[in-house]
Amino acid sequence: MLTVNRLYQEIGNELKSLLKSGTYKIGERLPPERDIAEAFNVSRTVVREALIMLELENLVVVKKGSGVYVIGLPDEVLSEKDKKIEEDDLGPFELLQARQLIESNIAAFAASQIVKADIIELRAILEQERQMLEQGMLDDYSADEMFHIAIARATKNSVLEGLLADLWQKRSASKMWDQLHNRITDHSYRKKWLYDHEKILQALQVKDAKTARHAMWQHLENVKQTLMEVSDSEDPNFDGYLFESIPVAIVNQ
Amino acid sequence: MLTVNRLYQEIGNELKSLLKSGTYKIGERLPPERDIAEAFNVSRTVVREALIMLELENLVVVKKGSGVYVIGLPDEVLSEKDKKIEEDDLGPFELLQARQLIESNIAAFAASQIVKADIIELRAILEQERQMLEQGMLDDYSADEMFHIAIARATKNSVLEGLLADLWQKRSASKMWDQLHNRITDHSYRKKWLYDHEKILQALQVKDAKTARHAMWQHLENVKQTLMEVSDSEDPNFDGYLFESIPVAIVNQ
DNA sequence: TAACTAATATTGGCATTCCAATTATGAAGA
DNA sequence: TCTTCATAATTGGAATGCCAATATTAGTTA
Repeated sequence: MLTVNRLYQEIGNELKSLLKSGTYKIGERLPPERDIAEAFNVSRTVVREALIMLELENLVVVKKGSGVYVIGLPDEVLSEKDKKIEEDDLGPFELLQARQLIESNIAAFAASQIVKADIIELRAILEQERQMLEQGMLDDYSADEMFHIAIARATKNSVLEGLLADLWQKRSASKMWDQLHNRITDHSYRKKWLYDHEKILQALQVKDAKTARHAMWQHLENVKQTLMEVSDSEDPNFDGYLFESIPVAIVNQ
Repeated sequence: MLTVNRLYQEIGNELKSLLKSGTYKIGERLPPERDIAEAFNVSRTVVREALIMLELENLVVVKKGSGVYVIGLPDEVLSEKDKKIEEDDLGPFELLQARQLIESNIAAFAASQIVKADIIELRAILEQERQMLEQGMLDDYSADEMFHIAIARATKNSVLEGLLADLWQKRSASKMWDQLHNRITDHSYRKKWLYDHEKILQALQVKDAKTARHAMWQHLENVKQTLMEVSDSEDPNFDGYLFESIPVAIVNQ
Protein backbone atom coordinates (compact mmCIF):
# COMPACT_ATOMS: atom_id res chain seq x y z
CA MET A 1 0.00 0.00 0.00
CA LEU A 2 1.39 3.32 -1.02
CA THR A 3 -0.60 5.29 1.51
CA VAL A 4 1.97 5.77 4.20
CA ASN A 5 0.01 8.90 4.87
CA ARG A 6 -3.73 8.68 4.61
CA LEU A 7 -4.14 6.05 7.26
CA TYR A 8 -7.90 6.34 7.00
CA GLN A 9 -7.77 5.18 3.40
CA GLU A 10 -5.89 2.09 4.40
CA ILE A 11 -8.50 1.21 7.00
CA GLY A 12 -11.26 2.16 4.59
CA ASN A 13 -9.93 -0.23 1.98
CA GLU A 14 -9.64 -2.97 4.59
CA LEU A 15 -13.28 -2.44 5.48
CA LYS A 16 -14.25 -2.53 1.83
CA SER A 17 -12.49 -5.84 1.52
CA LEU A 18 -14.59 -7.15 4.38
CA LEU A 19 -17.72 -6.03 2.56
CA LYS A 20 -16.59 -7.69 -0.63
CA SER A 21 -15.74 -10.92 1.15
CA GLY A 22 -19.25 -11.06 2.54
CA THR A 23 -18.20 -10.74 6.16
CA TYR A 24 -20.87 -8.08 6.51
CA LYS A 25 -23.93 -8.29 4.29
CA ILE A 26 -26.34 -5.61 3.18
CA GLY A 27 -28.63 -4.53 5.99
CA GLU A 28 -26.31 -5.77 8.67
CA ARG A 29 -24.63 -3.57 11.22
CA LEU A 30 -20.89 -3.15 11.40
CA PRO A 31 -19.16 -3.55 14.76
CA PRO A 32 -19.00 -0.39 16.88
CA GLU A 33 -16.35 2.10 15.89
CA ARG A 34 -14.52 1.37 19.11
CA ASP A 35 -14.27 -2.33 18.30
CA ILE A 36 -13.10 -1.68 14.76
CA ALA A 37 -10.51 0.73 16.09
CA GLU A 38 -9.24 -1.88 18.52
CA ALA A 39 -9.21 -4.58 15.85
CA PHE A 40 -7.03 -2.47 13.56
CA ASN A 41 -5.04 -0.91 16.39
CA VAL A 42 -5.87 2.64 15.44
CA SER A 43 -7.85 5.39 17.09
CA ARG A 44 -11.57 5.78 16.68
CA THR A 45 -10.88 9.00 14.78
CA VAL A 46 -9.23 7.07 11.98
CA VAL A 47 -12.06 4.57 11.88
CA ARG A 48 -14.57 7.37 11.70
CA GLU A 49 -12.70 8.89 8.78
CA ALA A 50 -12.59 5.53 7.04
CA LEU A 51 -16.33 5.15 7.55
CA ILE A 52 -16.86 8.59 6.03
CA MET A 53 -15.02 7.29 3.00
CA LEU A 54 -17.43 4.35 2.74
CA GLU A 55 -20.35 6.63 3.40
CA LEU A 56 -19.39 8.90 0.51
CA GLU A 57 -19.33 5.85 -1.73
CA ASN A 58 -22.84 4.97 -0.56
CA LEU A 59 -21.73 1.72 0.97
CA VAL A 60 -22.90 2.45 4.51
CA VAL A 61 -25.16 4.79 6.43
CA VAL A 62 -24.19 6.01 9.87
CA LYS A 63 -26.85 6.42 12.52
CA LYS A 64 -25.95 8.25 15.65
CA GLY A 65 -26.48 6.19 18.75
CA SER A 66 -27.42 3.19 16.68
CA GLY A 67 -24.64 2.00 14.47
CA VAL A 68 -23.22 1.78 10.99
CA TYR A 69 -25.32 -0.16 8.53
CA VAL A 70 -24.31 -1.69 5.22
CA ILE A 71 -26.43 -0.47 2.32
CA GLY A 72 -24.29 -1.48 -0.63
CA LEU A 73 -21.36 -3.57 -1.75
CA PRO A 74 -18.23 -2.30 -3.50
CA ASP A 75 -18.90 -2.17 -7.20
CA GLU A 76 -17.52 -5.46 -8.41
CA VAL A 77 -17.99 -4.55 -12.05
CA LEU A 78 -16.12 -1.34 -11.69
CA SER A 79 -13.27 -2.94 -9.84
CA GLU A 80 -13.01 -5.55 -12.56
CA LYS A 81 -12.91 -2.75 -15.06
CA ASP A 82 -10.12 -1.15 -13.13
CA LYS A 83 -8.27 -4.41 -13.13
CA LYS A 84 -8.72 -4.66 -16.87
CA ILE A 85 -7.28 -1.22 -17.31
CA GLU A 86 -4.45 -2.26 -15.08
CA GLU A 87 -3.97 -5.52 -16.91
CA ASP A 88 -3.41 -4.17 -20.37
CA ASP A 89 -1.34 -1.48 -18.80
CA LEU A 90 -0.08 0.75 -21.52
CA GLY A 91 3.61 1.32 -21.74
CA PRO A 92 4.46 5.01 -21.33
CA PHE A 93 6.42 5.16 -24.54
CA GLU A 94 3.69 3.67 -26.66
CA LEU A 95 1.38 6.30 -25.27
CA LEU A 96 3.93 9.02 -25.88
CA GLN A 97 4.34 7.93 -29.48
CA ALA A 98 0.62 8.20 -30.05
CA ARG A 99 0.47 11.55 -28.35
CA GLN A 100 3.34 12.83 -30.44
CA LEU A 101 1.45 12.06 -33.61
CA ILE A 102 -1.97 13.21 -32.45
CA GLU A 103 -1.14 16.22 -30.31
CA SER A 104 1.32 17.83 -32.67
CA ASN A 105 -1.29 17.85 -35.40
CA ILE A 106 -4.00 19.00 -33.05
CA ALA A 107 -1.71 21.88 -32.10
CA ALA A 108 -1.28 22.73 -35.77
CA PHE A 109 -5.01 22.72 -36.40
CA ALA A 110 -5.66 24.64 -33.19
CA ALA A 111 -3.33 27.35 -34.46
CA SER A 112 -5.69 27.90 -37.38
CA GLN A 113 -8.81 27.93 -35.24
CA ILE A 114 -7.66 29.68 -32.09
CA VAL A 115 -9.40 32.82 -30.84
CA LYS A 116 -8.61 35.37 -28.19
CA ALA A 117 -10.54 33.62 -25.43
CA ASP A 118 -8.54 30.45 -25.97
CA ILE A 119 -5.29 32.33 -25.68
CA ILE A 120 -6.41 33.97 -22.45
CA GLU A 121 -7.32 30.60 -21.03
CA LEU A 122 -4.01 29.08 -22.03
CA ARG A 123 -2.14 31.98 -20.46
CA ALA A 124 -4.04 31.48 -17.20
CA ILE A 125 -3.18 27.80 -17.19
CA LEU A 126 0.47 28.55 -17.83
CA GLU A 127 0.48 30.99 -14.94
CA GLN A 128 -1.04 28.31 -12.76
CA GLU A 129 1.64 25.87 -13.81
CA ARG A 130 4.26 28.42 -12.89
CA GLN A 131 2.79 28.94 -9.44
CA MET A 132 2.52 25.26 -8.69
CA LEU A 133 6.10 24.81 -9.77
CA GLU A 134 7.25 27.55 -7.40
CA GLN A 135 5.34 25.90 -4.60
CA GLY A 136 7.14 22.68 -5.29
CA MET A 137 4.03 20.72 -6.12
CA LEU A 138 5.87 18.48 -8.51
CA ASP A 139 3.64 15.46 -8.31
CA ASP A 140 0.61 17.33 -9.55
CA TYR A 141 0.12 17.23 -13.29
CA SER A 142 -3.41 18.60 -13.39
CA ALA A 143 -2.33 21.93 -14.85
CA ASP A 144 -0.19 20.11 -17.39
CA GLU A 145 -3.21 18.12 -18.46
CA MET A 146 -5.37 21.22 -18.58
CA PHE A 147 -2.91 22.89 -20.92
CA HIS A 148 -2.90 20.08 -23.42
CA ILE A 149 -6.65 19.61 -23.36
CA ALA A 150 -7.26 23.34 -23.66
CA ILE A 151 -5.30 23.29 -26.90
CA ALA A 152 -7.52 20.53 -28.21
CA ARG A 153 -10.55 22.55 -27.15
CA ALA A 154 -9.22 25.48 -29.16
CA THR A 155 -9.85 23.43 -32.30
CA LYS A 156 -13.57 23.87 -31.51
CA ASN A 157 -14.01 20.22 -32.35
CA SER A 158 -15.43 18.25 -29.44
CA VAL A 159 -14.32 14.95 -30.92
CA LEU A 160 -10.70 16.02 -30.84
CA GLU A 161 -11.08 17.33 -27.31
CA GLY A 162 -12.66 14.06 -26.27
CA LEU A 163 -9.85 12.09 -27.88
CA LEU A 164 -7.24 13.98 -25.95
CA ALA A 165 -9.11 13.64 -22.67
CA ASP A 166 -9.16 9.94 -23.40
CA LEU A 167 -5.42 9.82 -23.92
CA TRP A 168 -4.78 11.54 -20.60
CA GLN A 169 -7.18 9.17 -18.95
CA LYS A 170 -5.06 6.32 -20.24
CA ARG A 171 -1.97 8.04 -18.93
CA SER A 172 -3.29 8.33 -15.39
CA ALA A 173 -4.30 4.68 -15.50
CA SER A 174 -0.77 3.62 -16.34
CA LYS A 175 1.15 2.13 -13.46
CA MET A 176 4.49 2.42 -15.18
CA TRP A 177 3.95 6.10 -15.72
CA ASP A 178 3.64 6.66 -12.01
CA GLN A 179 6.66 4.52 -11.30
CA LEU A 180 8.71 6.56 -13.72
CA HIS A 181 7.83 9.84 -12.11
CA ASN A 182 8.46 8.55 -8.63
CA ARG A 183 11.93 7.61 -9.71
CA ILE A 184 12.79 11.13 -10.79
CA THR A 185 14.97 12.93 -8.27
CA ASP A 186 16.12 15.90 -10.32
CA HIS A 187 13.09 18.04 -10.89
CA SER A 188 14.66 20.67 -13.12
CA TYR A 189 12.94 19.07 -16.08
CA ARG A 190 9.62 20.56 -15.01
CA LYS A 191 11.00 24.02 -15.74
CA LYS A 192 12.09 22.81 -19.14
CA TRP A 193 8.63 21.50 -19.84
CA LEU A 194 7.07 24.75 -18.74
CA TYR A 195 9.36 26.49 -21.18
CA ASP A 196 8.16 24.09 -23.86
CA HIS A 197 4.60 25.05 -23.11
CA GLU A 198 5.46 28.71 -23.47
CA LYS A 199 6.95 28.05 -26.87
CA ILE A 200 3.81 26.23 -27.95
CA LEU A 201 1.61 29.06 -26.78
CA GLN A 202 3.76 31.58 -28.63
CA ALA A 203 3.25 29.72 -31.88
CA LEU A 204 -0.49 29.44 -31.28
CA GLN A 205 -0.77 33.15 -30.57
CA VAL A 206 0.54 34.06 -33.98
CA LYS A 207 -1.47 31.25 -35.57
CA ASP A 208 1.65 29.61 -36.91
CA ALA A 209 0.50 26.05 -37.49
CA LYS A 210 3.83 24.67 -38.57
CA THR A 211 5.73 26.08 -35.62
CA ALA A 212 3.01 25.02 -33.21
CA ARG A 213 3.16 21.49 -34.52
CA HIS A 214 6.89 21.32 -34.24
CA ALA A 215 6.90 22.86 -30.78
CA MET A 216 4.45 20.26 -29.54
CA TRP A 217 6.42 17.50 -31.19
CA GLN A 218 9.62 18.75 -29.58
CA HIS A 219 7.94 19.04 -26.20
CA LEU A 220 6.83 15.43 -26.23
CA GLU A 221 10.24 14.47 -27.53
CA ASN A 222 11.78 16.15 -24.50
CA VAL A 223 9.39 14.37 -22.18
CA LYS A 224 10.37 11.12 -23.79
CA GLN A 225 14.05 11.81 -23.35
CA THR A 226 13.61 12.59 -19.67
CA LEU A 227 11.63 9.43 -19.09
CA MET A 228 14.23 7.45 -20.98
CA GLU A 229 16.93 8.69 -18.67
CA VAL A 230 15.14 7.67 -15.52
CA SER A 231 13.86 4.38 -16.89
CA ASP A 232 15.03 0.99 -15.85
CA SER A 233 15.65 -0.59 -19.21
CA GLU A 234 16.01 -3.96 -17.50
CA ASP A 235 12.37 -3.88 -16.50
CA PRO A 236 10.60 -6.52 -18.61
CA ASN A 237 7.78 -4.06 -19.16
CA PHE A 238 10.06 -1.32 -20.40
CA ASP A 239 8.87 -0.29 -23.83
CA GLY A 240 11.25 2.57 -24.55
CA TYR A 241 13.01 0.78 -27.34
CA LEU A 242 9.84 -0.62 -28.86
CA PHE A 243 8.30 2.69 -29.75
CA GLU A 244 10.49 5.15 -31.50
CA SER A 245 9.61 8.79 -31.83
CA ILE A 246 7.36 9.84 -34.63
CA PRO A 247 9.91 10.80 -37.29
CA VAL A 248 10.32 14.51 -37.76
CA ALA A 249 10.01 13.86 -41.47
CA ILE A 250 6.47 12.70 -40.96
CA VAL A 251 5.43 15.43 -38.60
CA ASN A 252 7.17 18.34 -40.20
CA GLN A 253 7.53 18.03 -43.90
CA MET B 1 -30.03 21.33 4.11
CA LEU B 2 -31.15 17.87 5.00
CA THR B 3 -27.98 17.04 6.84
CA VAL B 4 -28.97 17.83 10.38
CA ASN B 5 -26.61 15.04 11.08
CA ARG B 6 -23.48 14.78 8.99
CA LEU B 7 -22.15 18.17 9.90
CA TYR B 8 -19.01 17.50 7.96
CA GLN B 9 -20.99 17.34 4.73
CA GLU B 10 -22.44 20.74 5.42
CA ILE B 11 -18.99 22.22 5.89
CA GLY B 12 -17.68 20.25 2.92
CA ASN B 13 -20.34 21.69 0.67
CA GLU B 14 -19.59 25.18 1.95
CA LEU B 15 -15.96 24.65 1.05
CA LYS B 16 -16.92 23.40 -2.39
CA SER B 17 -18.94 26.55 -2.91
CA LEU B 18 -15.85 28.55 -2.13
CA LEU B 19 -13.95 26.58 -4.75
CA LYS B 20 -16.69 27.14 -7.29
CA SER B 21 -16.85 30.84 -6.58
CA GLY B 22 -13.16 31.13 -7.25
CA THR B 23 -12.26 32.18 -3.73
CA TYR B 24 -9.55 29.55 -3.85
CA LYS B 25 -8.04 28.74 -7.20
CA ILE B 26 -6.24 25.65 -8.38
CA GLY B 27 -2.75 25.50 -6.97
CA GLU B 28 -3.56 27.72 -4.06
CA ARG B 29 -3.51 26.66 -0.43
CA LEU B 30 -6.57 26.64 1.74
CA PRO B 31 -6.42 28.33 5.16
CA PRO B 32 -5.16 26.11 8.00
CA GLU B 33 -7.69 23.67 9.39
CA ARG B 34 -7.76 25.64 12.60
CA ASP B 35 -8.74 28.84 10.82
CA ILE B 36 -11.44 27.14 8.79
CA ALA B 37 -12.80 25.61 11.97
CA GLU B 38 -12.94 28.99 13.62
CA ALA B 39 -14.55 30.59 10.59
CA PHE B 40 -17.36 28.05 10.55
CA ASN B 41 -17.56 27.78 14.32
CA VAL B 42 -16.92 24.06 14.37
CA SER B 43 -14.13 21.88 15.63
CA ARG B 44 -11.10 20.99 13.63
CA THR B 45 -12.31 17.41 13.55
CA VAL B 46 -15.32 18.42 11.48
CA VAL B 47 -13.15 20.43 9.15
CA ARG B 48 -10.79 17.50 8.73
CA GLU B 49 -13.71 15.26 7.83
CA ALA B 50 -14.99 17.83 5.36
CA LEU B 51 -11.55 18.01 3.79
CA ILE B 52 -11.49 14.23 3.50
CA MET B 53 -14.71 14.56 1.55
CA LEU B 54 -13.07 16.98 -0.86
CA GLU B 55 -9.98 14.82 -1.00
CA LEU B 56 -12.03 11.79 -2.04
CA GLU B 57 -13.47 13.86 -4.85
CA ASN B 58 -9.96 14.76 -5.94
CA LEU B 59 -10.48 18.43 -5.32
CA VAL B 60 -7.66 18.89 -2.83
CA VAL B 61 -4.50 17.18 -1.66
CA VAL B 62 -3.50 17.30 1.98
CA LYS B 63 0.13 17.59 2.88
CA LYS B 64 1.15 17.06 6.46
CA GLY B 65 2.97 20.02 7.93
CA SER B 66 2.41 22.02 4.79
CA GLY B 67 -1.25 22.61 4.06
CA VAL B 68 -4.23 21.72 1.94
CA TYR B 69 -3.88 22.49 -1.74
CA VAL B 70 -6.55 22.85 -4.40
CA ILE B 71 -6.01 20.56 -7.37
CA GLY B 72 -9.42 20.68 -9.01
CA LEU B 73 -12.73 22.44 -9.17
CA PRO B 74 -16.12 20.89 -8.40
CA ASP B 75 -17.67 19.22 -11.39
CA GLU B 76 -19.99 21.77 -12.76
CA VAL B 77 -18.30 23.22 -15.76
CA LEU B 78 -16.39 20.06 -16.45
CA SER B 79 -19.19 17.60 -15.92
CA GLU B 80 -21.57 19.66 -18.00
CA LYS B 81 -19.03 19.72 -20.73
CA ASP B 82 -18.48 16.00 -20.52
CA LYS B 83 -22.17 15.35 -20.61
CA LYS B 84 -22.49 17.54 -23.62
CA ILE B 85 -19.85 15.60 -25.43
CA GLU B 86 -21.37 12.29 -24.43
CA GLU B 87 -25.04 13.09 -24.70
CA ASP B 88 -25.11 15.31 -27.72
CA ASP B 89 -25.37 13.35 -30.86
CA LEU B 90 -22.25 14.05 -32.77
CA GLY B 91 -22.75 15.78 -36.02
CA PRO B 92 -21.30 13.80 -38.94
CA PHE B 93 -19.23 16.70 -40.14
CA GLU B 94 -17.63 17.33 -36.81
CA LEU B 95 -16.65 13.69 -36.72
CA LEU B 96 -15.37 13.85 -40.26
CA GLN B 97 -13.26 16.85 -39.47
CA ALA B 98 -11.64 14.99 -36.59
CA ARG B 99 -11.11 11.91 -38.71
CA GLN B 100 -9.55 13.97 -41.46
CA LEU B 101 -6.96 15.29 -39.06
CA ILE B 102 -6.31 12.04 -37.23
CA GLU B 103 -6.55 9.46 -39.95
CA SER B 104 -4.49 11.27 -42.54
CA ASN B 105 -1.61 11.45 -40.11
CA ILE B 106 -2.09 7.89 -38.97
CA ALA B 107 -1.88 6.90 -42.61
CA ALA B 108 1.36 8.83 -42.96
CA PHE B 109 2.86 7.15 -39.91
CA ALA B 110 1.57 3.77 -41.00
CA ALA B 111 3.42 4.20 -44.28
CA SER B 112 6.67 4.33 -42.35
CA GLN B 113 5.86 1.32 -40.19
CA ILE B 114 4.00 -0.96 -42.55
CA VAL B 115 5.22 -4.49 -43.21
CA LYS B 116 4.32 -7.14 -45.71
CA ALA B 117 1.70 -8.81 -43.53
CA ASP B 118 -0.17 -5.54 -43.17
CA ILE B 119 -0.25 -5.03 -46.89
CA ILE B 120 -1.58 -8.54 -47.43
CA GLU B 121 -4.32 -7.90 -44.91
CA LEU B 122 -5.26 -4.61 -46.49
CA ARG B 123 -5.43 -6.21 -49.92
CA ALA B 124 -7.75 -8.88 -48.59
CA ILE B 125 -10.01 -6.28 -47.06
CA LEU B 126 -10.10 -4.34 -50.29
CA GLU B 127 -11.04 -7.50 -52.17
CA GLN B 128 -13.84 -8.07 -49.70
CA GLU B 129 -15.08 -4.53 -50.22
CA ARG B 130 -15.10 -5.11 -53.94
CA GLN B 131 -17.13 -8.29 -53.64
CA MET B 132 -19.69 -6.74 -51.35
CA LEU B 133 -20.07 -3.86 -53.76
CA GLU B 134 -20.74 -6.24 -56.61
CA GLN B 135 -23.30 -8.08 -54.51
CA GLY B 136 -25.06 -4.79 -53.87
CA MET B 137 -24.56 -4.89 -50.11
CA LEU B 138 -24.44 -1.16 -49.90
CA ASP B 139 -25.60 -0.70 -46.35
CA ASP B 140 -22.77 -2.73 -44.91
CA TYR B 141 -19.81 -0.63 -43.91
CA SER B 142 -17.96 -3.29 -41.91
CA ALA B 143 -15.29 -3.76 -44.56
CA ASP B 144 -14.88 -0.01 -44.80
CA GLU B 145 -14.30 0.14 -41.06
CA MET B 146 -11.90 -2.79 -41.19
CA PHE B 147 -9.83 -1.05 -43.82
CA HIS B 148 -9.41 2.11 -41.79
CA ILE B 149 -8.69 0.30 -38.55
CA ALA B 150 -6.24 -2.04 -40.26
CA ILE B 151 -4.24 0.99 -41.34
CA ALA B 152 -4.12 2.19 -37.76
CA ARG B 153 -3.02 -1.28 -36.69
CA ALA B 154 -0.19 -1.08 -39.21
CA THR B 155 1.36 1.65 -37.08
CA LYS B 156 1.99 -1.13 -34.50
CA ASN B 157 0.76 1.28 -31.85
CA SER B 158 -2.21 -0.07 -29.96
CA VAL B 159 -3.15 3.37 -28.67
CA LEU B 160 -3.63 4.67 -32.17
CA GLU B 161 -5.58 1.58 -33.15
CA GLY B 162 -7.78 2.02 -30.09
CA LEU B 163 -8.29 5.66 -30.91
CA LEU B 164 -9.55 4.86 -34.37
CA ALA B 165 -11.81 2.10 -33.14
CA ASP B 166 -13.23 4.70 -30.78
CA LEU B 167 -13.91 7.11 -33.62
CA TRP B 168 -15.79 4.47 -35.60
CA GLN B 169 -17.70 3.57 -32.50
CA LYS B 170 -18.82 7.19 -32.29
CA ARG B 171 -19.80 7.10 -35.94
CA SER B 172 -22.10 4.13 -35.51
CA ALA B 173 -23.63 5.81 -32.48
CA SER B 174 -24.52 8.86 -34.51
CA LYS B 175 -28.15 9.06 -35.51
CA MET B 176 -27.59 11.69 -38.15
CA TRP B 177 -25.03 9.55 -39.85
CA ASP B 178 -27.58 6.86 -40.43
CA GLN B 179 -30.13 9.33 -41.68
CA LEU B 180 -27.66 10.64 -44.20
CA HIS B 181 -26.91 7.26 -45.66
CA ASN B 182 -30.55 6.32 -45.86
CA ARG B 183 -31.15 9.37 -47.94
CA ILE B 184 -28.60 8.39 -50.54
CA THR B 185 -30.21 7.06 -53.71
CA ASP B 186 -27.33 7.18 -56.14
CA HIS B 187 -24.80 4.62 -54.95
CA SER B 188 -22.05 5.30 -57.43
CA TYR B 189 -20.12 7.02 -54.70
CA ARG B 190 -19.22 3.66 -53.16
CA LYS B 191 -17.14 2.86 -56.22
CA LYS B 192 -15.42 6.18 -55.89
CA TRP B 193 -14.60 5.46 -52.26
CA LEU B 194 -13.26 2.04 -53.13
CA TYR B 195 -11.02 3.71 -55.65
CA ASP B 196 -9.88 6.09 -52.87
CA HIS B 197 -8.98 3.11 -50.74
CA GLU B 198 -6.91 1.65 -53.54
CA LYS B 199 -5.01 4.89 -53.87
CA ILE B 200 -4.29 4.87 -50.15
CA LEU B 201 -3.06 1.30 -50.25
CA GLN B 202 -0.80 2.09 -53.19
CA ALA B 203 0.88 4.85 -51.25
CA LEU B 204 1.28 2.61 -48.20
CA GLN B 205 2.82 -0.15 -50.27
CA VAL B 206 5.65 2.08 -51.39
CA LYS B 207 5.93 3.58 -47.90
CA ASP B 208 5.24 7.05 -49.22
CA ALA B 209 4.06 8.87 -46.11
CA LYS B 210 3.25 12.14 -47.77
CA THR B 211 1.17 10.59 -50.51
CA ALA B 212 -0.59 8.29 -48.08
CA ARG B 213 -1.51 11.22 -45.91
CA HIS B 214 -2.86 13.18 -48.81
CA ALA B 215 -4.75 10.22 -50.22
CA MET B 216 -6.48 9.67 -46.88
CA TRP B 217 -7.22 13.36 -46.59
CA GLN B 218 -8.70 13.40 -50.08
CA HIS B 219 -10.74 10.29 -49.39
CA LEU B 220 -12.39 11.85 -46.35
CA GLU B 221 -12.83 15.05 -48.30
CA ASN B 222 -14.71 13.10 -50.96
CA VAL B 223 -16.87 11.46 -48.30
CA LYS B 224 -17.65 14.86 -46.92
CA GLN B 225 -18.63 16.21 -50.34
CA THR B 226 -20.97 13.31 -50.93
CA LEU B 227 -22.62 13.76 -47.57
CA MET B 228 -22.94 17.47 -48.17
CA GLU B 229 -24.81 16.85 -51.38
CA VAL B 230 -27.37 14.58 -49.79
CA SER B 231 -27.73 16.63 -46.64
CA ASP B 232 -30.72 18.69 -45.71
CA SER B 233 -29.08 21.96 -44.82
CA GLU B 234 -32.35 23.13 -43.34
CA ASP B 235 -32.11 20.52 -40.61
CA PRO B 236 -31.39 22.40 -37.38
CA ASN B 237 -28.85 19.74 -36.50
CA PHE B 238 -27.02 20.04 -39.77
CA ASP B 239 -23.42 20.84 -38.96
CA GLY B 240 -21.91 20.86 -42.41
CA TYR B 241 -21.17 24.54 -42.40
CA LEU B 242 -19.89 24.53 -38.82
CA PHE B 243 -16.95 22.25 -39.45
CA GLU B 244 -14.83 23.02 -42.42
CA SER B 245 -12.36 20.61 -43.84
CA ILE B 246 -8.96 20.41 -42.29
CA PRO B 247 -7.03 22.81 -44.52
CA VAL B 248 -4.75 21.11 -46.99
CA ALA B 249 -2.10 23.54 -45.90
CA ILE B 250 -2.17 22.02 -42.46
CA VAL B 251 -2.25 18.42 -43.52
CA ASN B 252 0.14 18.62 -46.41
CA GLN B 253 2.75 21.23 -45.93
C1' DT C 1 26.54 39.55 1.06
C1' DA C 2 25.42 34.90 0.49
C1' DA C 3 24.90 30.41 2.17
C1' DC C 4 24.32 27.26 5.57
C1' DT C 5 22.31 25.87 10.03
C1' DA C 6 19.81 25.77 14.15
C1' DA C 7 15.86 27.35 16.48
C1' DT C 8 11.06 28.39 16.18
C1' DA C 9 6.55 28.58 14.30
C1' DT C 10 3.09 26.54 11.55
C1' DT C 11 0.40 22.79 9.95
C1' DG C 12 -1.81 18.39 9.47
C1' DG C 13 -2.05 13.41 11.93
C1' DC C 14 -3.80 11.06 15.44
C1' DA C 15 -5.42 9.86 20.18
C1' DT C 16 -8.12 10.88 24.10
C1' DT C 17 -12.03 12.71 26.32
C1' DC C 18 -16.53 14.32 26.92
C1' DC C 19 -21.31 14.91 24.83
C1' DA C 20 -25.77 13.47 22.78
C1' DA C 21 -28.82 10.18 20.56
C1' DT C 22 -30.37 5.66 20.58
C1' DT C 23 -31.11 1.23 22.37
C1' DA C 24 -31.40 -2.24 25.91
C1' DT C 25 -32.74 -3.43 30.52
C1' DG C 26 -35.58 -4.20 34.36
C1' DA C 27 -38.76 -2.98 37.86
C1' DA C 28 -43.51 -1.46 38.67
C1' DG C 29 -48.26 -1.62 37.64
C1' DA C 30 -52.35 -3.40 35.25
C1' DT D 1 -47.96 -12.25 31.79
C1' DC D 2 -47.80 -8.06 29.36
C1' DT D 3 -47.11 -3.05 29.18
C1' DT D 4 -44.96 0.99 30.54
C1' DC D 5 -41.51 3.95 31.87
C1' DA D 6 -37.35 5.29 34.13
C1' DT D 7 -32.58 4.21 34.03
C1' DA D 8 -28.36 2.36 32.43
C1' DA D 9 -25.54 0.88 28.70
C1' DT D 10 -24.20 1.40 24.05
C1' DT D 11 -23.13 3.98 20.07
C1' DG D 12 -21.90 7.70 17.08
C1' DG D 13 -20.74 13.13 17.28
C1' DA D 14 -17.61 16.46 18.30
C1' DA D 15 -13.99 19.11 20.93
C1' DT D 16 -9.46 19.26 22.76
C1' DG D 17 -4.63 18.17 23.28
C1' DC D 18 -0.32 16.39 22.01
C1' DC D 19 2.81 14.66 18.26
C1' DA D 20 5.36 14.76 13.83
C1' DA D 21 6.33 16.77 9.42
C1' DT D 22 7.10 20.91 7.11
C1' DA D 23 8.04 25.71 6.58
C1' DT D 24 9.91 29.93 8.22
C1' DT D 25 13.05 32.79 10.54
C1' DA D 26 17.25 34.31 12.82
C1' DG D 27 21.77 33.79 13.57
C1' DT D 28 26.34 32.43 12.22
C1' DT D 29 30.07 31.92 9.22
C1' DA D 30 32.68 32.15 5.15
